[in-house]
Amino acid sequence: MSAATSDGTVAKALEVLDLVAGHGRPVRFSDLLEQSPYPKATLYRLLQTLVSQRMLAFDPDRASYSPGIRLVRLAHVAWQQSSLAPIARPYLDQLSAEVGETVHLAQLDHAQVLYVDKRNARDPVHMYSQAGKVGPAYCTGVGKAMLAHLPQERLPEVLAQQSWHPFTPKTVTTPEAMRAELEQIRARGFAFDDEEHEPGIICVALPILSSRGAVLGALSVTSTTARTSLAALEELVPRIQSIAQTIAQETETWRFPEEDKTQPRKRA
Amino acid sequence: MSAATSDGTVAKALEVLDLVAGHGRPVRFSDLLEQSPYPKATLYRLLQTLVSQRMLAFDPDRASYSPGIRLVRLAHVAWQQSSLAPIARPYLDQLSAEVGETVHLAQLDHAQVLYVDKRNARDPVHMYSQAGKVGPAYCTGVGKAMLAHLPQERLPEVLAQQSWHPFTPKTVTTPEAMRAELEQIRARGFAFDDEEHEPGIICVALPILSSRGAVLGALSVTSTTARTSLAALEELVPRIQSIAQTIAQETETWRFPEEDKTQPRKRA
DNA sequence: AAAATAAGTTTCAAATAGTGAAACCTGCAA
DNA sequence: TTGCAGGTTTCACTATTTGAAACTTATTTT
Repeated sequence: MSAATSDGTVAKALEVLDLVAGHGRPVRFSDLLEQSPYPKATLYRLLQTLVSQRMLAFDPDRASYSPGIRLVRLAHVAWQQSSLAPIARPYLDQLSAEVGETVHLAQLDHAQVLYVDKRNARDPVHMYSQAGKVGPAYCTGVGKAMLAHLPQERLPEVLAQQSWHPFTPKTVTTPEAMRAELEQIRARGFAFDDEEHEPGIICVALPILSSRGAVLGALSVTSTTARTSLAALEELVPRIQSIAQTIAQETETWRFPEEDKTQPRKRA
Repeated sequence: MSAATSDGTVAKALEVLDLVAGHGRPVRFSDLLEQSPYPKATLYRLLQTLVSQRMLAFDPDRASYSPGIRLVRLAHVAWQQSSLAPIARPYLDQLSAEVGETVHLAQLDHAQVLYVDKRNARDPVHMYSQAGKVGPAYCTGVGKAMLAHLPQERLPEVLAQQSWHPFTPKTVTTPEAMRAELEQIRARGFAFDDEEHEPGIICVALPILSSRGAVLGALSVTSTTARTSLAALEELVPRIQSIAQTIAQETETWRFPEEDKTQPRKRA
């Protein structure tokens, strides 16, 4: 959470932005003051700057701050360009239709899992509000699938940033145990989540890897112990595998078309 | 575009962020250099900061910058809290089903129209990538509907920021003409777009107003001259009106539930 | 109604962080 | 080898940021 305390004013402003966004509701100045390491005046000025930049919105009636509309704009582009979601969309639809279970597409952000897209078993409508959530890496299928294929040198750092909170009795709670499991996951090519995050919830997950082996993201099919078993989910592996590969290929293939440099671009 | 050249480092960093995002594709350093007002070293450092903050991603192979994954995270919250989209969703679905035409939900960002949600006549799936786009205010139905209800004192500034580009022969291209039309729109309560942005495209739009008359957003139904007429669209006004009112009411009603202050919140 | 307390805003000298011209790399092409 | 474009680093100079404290409202309390 705290991240780099080193970077400068921009980092501070962004930290405040995260703080406001992290609340999930409008926040008042004094609440922020409690939670931020900055003195009153500094925080006050940072907030002012963010508001004047429309990254935050201030509601004078309720005297509270919320994320601003400019973020929505930026987000559109980030989503389109920096996530696998647009490329993976048709394949998620396909997979979802085939297996009829919840499907997740995730990427790694810092040391956490960021769900960038999702298909629900019952309601296959793709809603943005269902993506964008973050989750722990050490106790989710997609998380472990990605950790297993991280470059060796990054692993210690990332493992150190996990909370190792025992969500369920089955949660793996030590880096050592995790390393062993990751080894296994790497060897067999897929990961399970055996009720490690929520009781009754199980899943199979596969990494999406570039041709050079870099982790691009992960794909998972989730269900419940009431409806199915790990063994049954394992049967889906080849299908998920093939889709993961297709997505990886498309990601690498889809270079942006050559820019037309004859005309300088204009803006309204 | 240039906005406040006054604000400080944060503003500069955000301007660079916009610049990268505005490209819609990975951009190289030298391209950015051309387009930004900053000297090499400054731009370089700003980019470094943004990358280290994960607001931008740098691809070493292609030596280019793209919007970063942290934006996607922030976006989720911004979308949920700072746009009318989540509240309006069911009503958009309803309206879309009833009229069978394209429906837009927009808000005003700076002096531009930001589409925060959309329903398509054919494909009613709600995809994030279709929202988040921006458009001009002076030649779209939603734009004019919102401008018409802006506080008097803000109007000159906002009108001054329009490009007045004549997209079609029917585009209104002067602030004076626009003022007259806005008067009319305010009086009758709704706006048309009579092929002012794209030939063949017409729409009716209504503002979404708070109980105190503040502009919250706008709602429109769009079609083509081939399929319908302005007169026919006008018949939808009462229905759209009622939905706009419902959305406004819900927005004002939906205060966040009282926070439980007995327990300090924790974070994994 | 006055006093007390809390919540939010402004000030200003000191400290820090940001600036950008210019020098310096580093591949790549001639 | 030389030239050169794209990119990175340096460093003295400057402007911005900092935060304790003083100051203004609002909100309670007595």
